Amino acid sequence: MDTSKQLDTHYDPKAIEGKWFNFWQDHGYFQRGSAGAQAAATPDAQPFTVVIPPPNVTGMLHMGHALNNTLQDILVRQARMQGRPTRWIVGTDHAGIATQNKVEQALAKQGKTRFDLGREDFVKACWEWRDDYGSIIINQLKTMGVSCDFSDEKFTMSDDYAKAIRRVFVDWYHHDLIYRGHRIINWCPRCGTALADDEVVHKEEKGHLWYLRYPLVEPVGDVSELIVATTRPETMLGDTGVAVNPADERYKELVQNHAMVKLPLTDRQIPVFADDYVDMAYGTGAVKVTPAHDPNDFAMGERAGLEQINIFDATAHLNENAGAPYQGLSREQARDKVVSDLDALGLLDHIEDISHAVGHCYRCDTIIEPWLSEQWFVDMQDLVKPAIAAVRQGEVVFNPKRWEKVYFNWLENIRDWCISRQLWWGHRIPVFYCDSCGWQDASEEDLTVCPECGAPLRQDEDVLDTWFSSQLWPFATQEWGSDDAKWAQNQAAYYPTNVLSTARDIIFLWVARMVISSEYFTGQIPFKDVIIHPTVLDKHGDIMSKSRGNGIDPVELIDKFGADGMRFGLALQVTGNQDIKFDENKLKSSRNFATKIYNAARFVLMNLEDFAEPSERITPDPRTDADKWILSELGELTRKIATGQPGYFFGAVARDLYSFFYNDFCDWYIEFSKAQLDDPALRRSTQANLVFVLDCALRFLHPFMPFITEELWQKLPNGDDTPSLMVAAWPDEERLAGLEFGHAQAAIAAVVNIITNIRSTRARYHLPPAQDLAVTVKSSEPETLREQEALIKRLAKISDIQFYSDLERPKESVVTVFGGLEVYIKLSGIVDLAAESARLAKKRAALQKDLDRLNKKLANQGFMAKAASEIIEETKQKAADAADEIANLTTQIDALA
RNA sequence: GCGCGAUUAGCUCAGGGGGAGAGCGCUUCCCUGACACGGAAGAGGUCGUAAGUUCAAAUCUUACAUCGCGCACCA
Repeated sequence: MDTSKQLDTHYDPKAIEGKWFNFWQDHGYFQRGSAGAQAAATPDAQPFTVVIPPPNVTGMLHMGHALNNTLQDILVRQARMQGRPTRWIVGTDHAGIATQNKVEQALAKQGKTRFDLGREDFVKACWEWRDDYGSIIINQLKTMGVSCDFSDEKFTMSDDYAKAIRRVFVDWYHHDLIYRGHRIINWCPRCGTALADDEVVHKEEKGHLWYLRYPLVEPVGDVSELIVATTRPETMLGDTGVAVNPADERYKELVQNHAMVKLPLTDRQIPVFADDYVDMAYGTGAVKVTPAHDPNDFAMGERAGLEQINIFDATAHLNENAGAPYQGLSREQARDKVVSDLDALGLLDHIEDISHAVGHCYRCDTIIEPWLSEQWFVDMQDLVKPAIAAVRQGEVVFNPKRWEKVYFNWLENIRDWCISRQLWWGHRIPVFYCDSCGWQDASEEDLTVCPECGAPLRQDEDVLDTWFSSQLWPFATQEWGSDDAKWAQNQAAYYPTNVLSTARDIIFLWVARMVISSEYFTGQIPFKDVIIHPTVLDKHGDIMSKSRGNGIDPVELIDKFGADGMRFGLALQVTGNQDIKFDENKLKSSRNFATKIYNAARFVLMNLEDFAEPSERITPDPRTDADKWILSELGELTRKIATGQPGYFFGAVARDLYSFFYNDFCDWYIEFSKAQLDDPALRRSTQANLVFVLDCALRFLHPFMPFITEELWQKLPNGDDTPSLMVAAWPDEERLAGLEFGHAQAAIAAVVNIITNIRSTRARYHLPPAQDLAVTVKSSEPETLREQEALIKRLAKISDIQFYSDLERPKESVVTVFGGLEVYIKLSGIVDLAAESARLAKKRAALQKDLDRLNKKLANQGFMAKAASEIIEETKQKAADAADEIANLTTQIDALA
């Protein structure tokens, strides 16, 4: 590489990342079935399919996407290099409420509401929004370098997808799994729609418990009033009863006498009745019952046959049922007025401060109103059974496994799923009504006239929950429901998919429902492995959100650290337990690592002027102990990767790669190679080994850092004419893992020790790093060490070193004793005898402590009887070594005296 | 209330039955012909507390404390 010396020593990601992405895309490597992709695949290899969790079309890339898509890409790229035909299905989600909110906000800026536009034009505006913003995140994914099949982008509102939705709805409808009911549901007064139970976010908030006096119409005995406690006094306007526990002695007489309460602020008389639900120990043991505005009250009301009085309208303002003084007030205004009116009447007993959970809309954070209305539901009771079994039997496996408990907990306590939304943006419920004869049915095709009476039909106004469409994602994206022939092919080859990687907060909303619907409609699980990745929090451990303003834009991180740096830095932080407290400083080491890789490759390349590229893929040529040592380390790395990968231990594998490349390859082997390259007899083999090890390392690193590895690999004369690293072969793990040269590893360990000791001695005596020193080494195997003379001299910056099996302590020298070696360094005139003596004594004391511990262990009968034999051997060896070194040190100390 | 995590170097975190590791930060020295986004040498920890199991516990068990998350909530 004659140009390498002109290159900046700092790696600049921007200069190459876009270039390689386009190269890969142009060659069709992302695309299943393309010529480029097919050339890369090994015949008979198992396909590897992943569906991306479809980002919302409202979205920008956030840290969760950055992490999740990095992890998926690591898996997909590795599978591709292993010769498996891969397909990573990409697409976006129409995100009903979220998108509708965005479009409404945009309209609001023009002073308009969706009602000004009307349904048709509003939906058109949503589509325009989608066209404008839907591609933003896809483009951002591309800057991350993820290898999705971008040639075939899916969307949850496409025509094909709509067909799948229709098929699902009609099937479930005709099997009585979808039904319509008049129920209390979670109503978001701001979004104006119903929500499912798991779309409600409960937050612990400070509130009050108001104790209200409810006078009886007729006193019973000497009881003339009841006191009820409530967190929502305004709902008393909708009370239709007061409940007590049937076993409660305090109220038995009231129940028996069918006592009636004169409900304050209204002209209603409501009954006192008994219900087991009431907890005698809480509050006063008497509960005001508002069947239209509380699910528990609704249930009690049904049992007691109470009237349901709805006092709120769809915007949570009081309606005519609340009575004239209150009609039109907001929830909050009504609360204040009810409390002050009751207080004025002397009916407010007292107020208590409490903390309680309040439900909020997961999209807009407005407080949810439990509201009685007509909605569509899915009967989940039987549907969940195969989904529970699939995980129970290990067909679907969660990683980390503990998330299965969360999954089971939800499925085993499943409630029916409210799927209708009073929105305009979404899949409209395909149920048609005839107003003249009462006919009603669900249909895959749009119907206009009644098959019974010929009158015009009316389609249901509501749309489906977004998650109703998302649940079909793994198979609806593979033509299920829209093209049966294609689906049959896809199902045979690419279904179930291999891995689903996602965030833990959508285990219920999405993951579980995909398993449920896939089991029902395809008879198969949708994916084999589920990866629940850590949540990316800010550096203080708080959730990142727009409202907190603590979010970090991955695109900015890519700008600062490169896509590779960001990817590697994120992967490094993935462990099975902890969430990620993200601080961009944590990416520094990864960015620096990329630079290190770049410079190591520069070194290798600039030493290859006389190296002829082999015609076959390069193989190692181990001659020296250093060569054998680095290959042994590569073998160990390979074994670690092979065991770390199946468990999705991304962080562990990333750390192993880092440490091999940095600490073994750069810190030592490259340094060793400098001496070897100067030796004509070793030059060619050393070049081959440098190229081989770097080539393997780049292949292993590619899934994590695709751009820089491709850039460097392209320049490497490795005898591999594959056009891209992305489709080059994964290293032969079995062969590499077999590389193990025990003798060389021991020899290099000694070399490293000797060099380190010489350097330490220099530092201890504040000698210039380049000052020459006379070094002699006493070793039982001087021949072995003598072979490493060139390496030691070069790295320790000394001009001479002698090895003996026996020698007298040289005059005016300091010694270090370790591992059966004694290293003497002559320091004429500057050895501080007292200080050296103290240093050696300190070292001896430490060793003595070790030895005492080891001897105590060896004297322990229990240990000798029960410990594993290799542990006992190891302990004996350690004790012998320690005793040896202590003896040596004692001789040294005596000599100094 | 139930469940799940966490508690290890100044900070952020790995590890995990046989006397502790990384990154960042810190100290000292060095622009040595791959790299100052670098190199070399260092300092720094009784692994939350208490019991227990074991020949052996930072590692396994239990309890407790503290922090975080999830589920369920009694108005």
